Amino acid sequence: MANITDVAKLAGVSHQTVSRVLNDAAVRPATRARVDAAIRELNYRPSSAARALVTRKSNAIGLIATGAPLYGPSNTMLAFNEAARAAGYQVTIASMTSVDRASMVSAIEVLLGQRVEALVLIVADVAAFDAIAGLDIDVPLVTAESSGREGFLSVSIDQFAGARLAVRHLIGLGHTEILHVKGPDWSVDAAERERGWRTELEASGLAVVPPLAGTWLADSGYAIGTELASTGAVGAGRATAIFSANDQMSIGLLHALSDAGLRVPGDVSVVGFDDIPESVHYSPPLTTVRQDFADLGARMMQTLLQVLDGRPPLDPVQATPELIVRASTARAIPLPNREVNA
Amino acid sequence: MANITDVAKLAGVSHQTVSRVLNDAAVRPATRARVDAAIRELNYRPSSAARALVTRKSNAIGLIATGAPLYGPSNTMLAFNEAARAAGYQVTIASMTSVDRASMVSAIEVLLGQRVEALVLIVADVAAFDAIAGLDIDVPLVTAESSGREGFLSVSIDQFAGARLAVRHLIGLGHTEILHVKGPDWSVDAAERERGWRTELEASGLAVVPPLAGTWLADSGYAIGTELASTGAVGAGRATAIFSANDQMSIGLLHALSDAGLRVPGDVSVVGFDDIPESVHYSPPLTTVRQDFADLGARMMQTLLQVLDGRPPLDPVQATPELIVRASTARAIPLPNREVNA
DNA sequence: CCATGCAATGTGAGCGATCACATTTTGTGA
DNA sequence: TCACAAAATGTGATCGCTCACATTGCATGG
Repeated sequence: MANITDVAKLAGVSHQTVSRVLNDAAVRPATRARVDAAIRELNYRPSSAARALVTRKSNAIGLIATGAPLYGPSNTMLAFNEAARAAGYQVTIASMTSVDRASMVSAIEVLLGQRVEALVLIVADVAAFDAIAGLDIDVPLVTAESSGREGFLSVSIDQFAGARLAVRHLIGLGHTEILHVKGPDWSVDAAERERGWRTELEASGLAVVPPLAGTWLADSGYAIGTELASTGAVGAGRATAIFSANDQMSIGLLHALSDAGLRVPGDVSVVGFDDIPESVHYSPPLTTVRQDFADLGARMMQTLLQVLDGRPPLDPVQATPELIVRASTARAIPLPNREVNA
Repeated sequence: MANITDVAKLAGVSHQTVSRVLNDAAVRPATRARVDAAIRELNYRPSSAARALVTRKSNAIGLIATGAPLYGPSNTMLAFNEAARAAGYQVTIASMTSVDRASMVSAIEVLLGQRVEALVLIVADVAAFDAIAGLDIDVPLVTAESSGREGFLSVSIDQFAGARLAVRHLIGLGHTEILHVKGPDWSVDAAERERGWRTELEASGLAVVPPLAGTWLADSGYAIGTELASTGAVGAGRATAIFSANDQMSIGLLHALSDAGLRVPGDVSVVGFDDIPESVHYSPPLTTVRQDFADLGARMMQTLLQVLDGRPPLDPVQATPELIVRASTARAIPLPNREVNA
C-alpha cells in the first residue's frame, strides 16, 4: 500500500504538501489537483495508525456492551454509533457475554491500548460498575444508567419515574393488589423500576408482595405467569394487575394468563415497559412505558463531545418516559355498561 | 501516558527487552519480573498505533452494519464480535441508517484507513453489494448472504430452503392458496425467501398471487393483514394460508386477522420466519422457520480466520434452517373430531 | 584457563504520518 | 523596478513501537 512519500514523489511535491492536502491546509489549487490525482492513482489512504501516533489522538471511542442483544441496548448502541460517526469518531466495540471482572478488565485494557479517547458502557450491569470502579481510567466514561452513581458521566432515562407512571395508572384504575415481575438482579434498570413500583405502592398504602425476577426474555414471563396463575396469586379475588419490567416478559405473561383461562384485561391488567414495536400488536395490545433509546444514544455522544471538546460537562438530564395506554389495562372491577379504558 | 522507554528506564533495561517481555520472547525470569513491576507501576499500556505502524498489522476487523436494529442482524453481529474477540481481533464498527453509495464508500474508506485486516458486512442490502462492487478492496470481505454472488467470502443460512420448508408444510396441510408477505425490496434475504415460496408453489402447480412487501416491522404486517382482510383476499373461500417473511410482521398479521374476525389457524394458517424468542408466545404460538444467527456470526469469523491465517478459503457451507411447527398452522379444511396439527 | 557457542540483552533504523520551523515563491504598493 | 509581507512549499525531527543485527554474559568442553 502506498504511503505519503509515494504520493509526494508522484505529484512532484514534498510529503508535507501532501499532508496539507489531506488536512485541508493552504495549498494552491493547481498543486492540490496534482496531489489529488496522485492519491487517486495510487489508491492512497492515509494510515490512521501513523496519524494517531504523532497527533496522540486516536479519534476512536471504545464501546463496551454485555449480554444478549436486547431491544433497548441494541437501539441505544446503534444510535450512539450513528452519532459518533456523524461527529467523526470511530467506534471500537468490545462485547462479551459474561461480565466477570476479568473479562471486563481485559476488554477495557485492550481498548485503552488502542488509546480510545472515551469509553461508553451500554449495558448497565451492576457487576460492570463494580469492575470499573477499581480501575483508574484516564479517559471520560459515559454510561446509560439512572441510579445516580458517581465517578463518570451519565445519561439516562428515568426508570424510576417510568415505573411510577405505570403503577399509578393501575392504581388510578382502582387496582389494589399490583404484582411486579421484575428484571434480573444484576440489572440497574430493573432495580430502579422495582423501586418505582414499590414507592408508588407505599405512597398509596397498598401491599407490597415480593416481586418475582425474570430474565428480560419472554420465556421467563411465561414461566412466572404460569406459576402465578397456578398458585392462584392472580385473578379471582387476588391480584388484578401486574406490572412487568419489560415488554418481552409481558408477552410471555399474556400467554400464560391466557393458557390459565384468565382474561386480560377482564381478570387482570398488565403493563409492560419499553414500548417495543411489537407491543401494540400483542393480544391484547399492551399498555406500556415508552423509552426513547435512539435519543438516549444520541445524548450519550453529545455528552461525550462536550467533554472531549474541553467544555464543562453537561448537567445530567434524565429523560422522562411516557405512558402509552392500550387495551391490556382496564378498571379493576368492570362496571356494567361501561367502556373499557373510559 | 508512559511509553516503552519510560518502562525500560525504570526497570534498568533497554526498550527492546521491554518489547520482548511484551511479546513473550526469551527473557530471564528475574529481568521479566523487574519489567513487569515497572509496567504496573507506570500503568503502562503499549500503544497499538505504534505497534500497528511497524508491524503493518492492525489486528482489527471492520464491521459494516446498516439499517434498524433487527433481530437477525443484531444477533449475528454480537456473535461475530464475540468470536472476533476470542480470536484476538478488535472490531471497529461503522453503522449507518442509509445505504446510499456515498455513505457506504466513506465508511469503507475510513475502515481501510484504519488498515483493518478484513471487512464484514452484516446487513444484506442489495445496494450495499452494488456499492462495494465498484471499489477495489484489498482485504478479505465476508458477508452473510445466500444468493450466491461472487467476489467475496460468504457464509449463509439457506433462506431459499427455509422458505420452501415453510410453504411445503402449508401445502402438506392441504392449503391451495398460499399468500406471501415478503420483506422489503432491498433485502437479499427477502428475495430468497420469496423465491423459495414461489418455487414451492410452482412445483405443486399452485397459483402464485403477487406478494405484498412489508418493512420487516410488525406495523407493516398489521397494515398488510388489514388490507388482505378488507379486500376479502384471505379466509372464507379464498387464501387459507399466509407465509410471512419474518416473525415481527407475523405478529402484526395475527393482530390484523384477529381484528377482522378471522381465526388463526381456523380460518387462516400463518407461518413466520426466524423464530424469535417471542414467537412461541404469540397468540396463537407461531409456526416458523428457525435460524441460528449466533452460529452464523461465529462461522463468519471462522471463515475469515481461515483466510487471515493464510489457509485456503473454506468451501461455503449453507446452514439449513429448521421448521418449528406450532399452533398457528392447521389443516386447510378442519375435519370433525380431528386434532389440530395431527 | 581459554576458546566456543548459545542465550540474553543492547543499539540504531524505520514504519507513516504531523509538527515546528526554514525557505522559496508570489503578490502588492511605493 | 524593487522592497517586503504573505502565501506556498520544503526540511528534518518526532511519535512509540518492532525489526535486524551487534554485543555481552555465561556455561561448557578441551
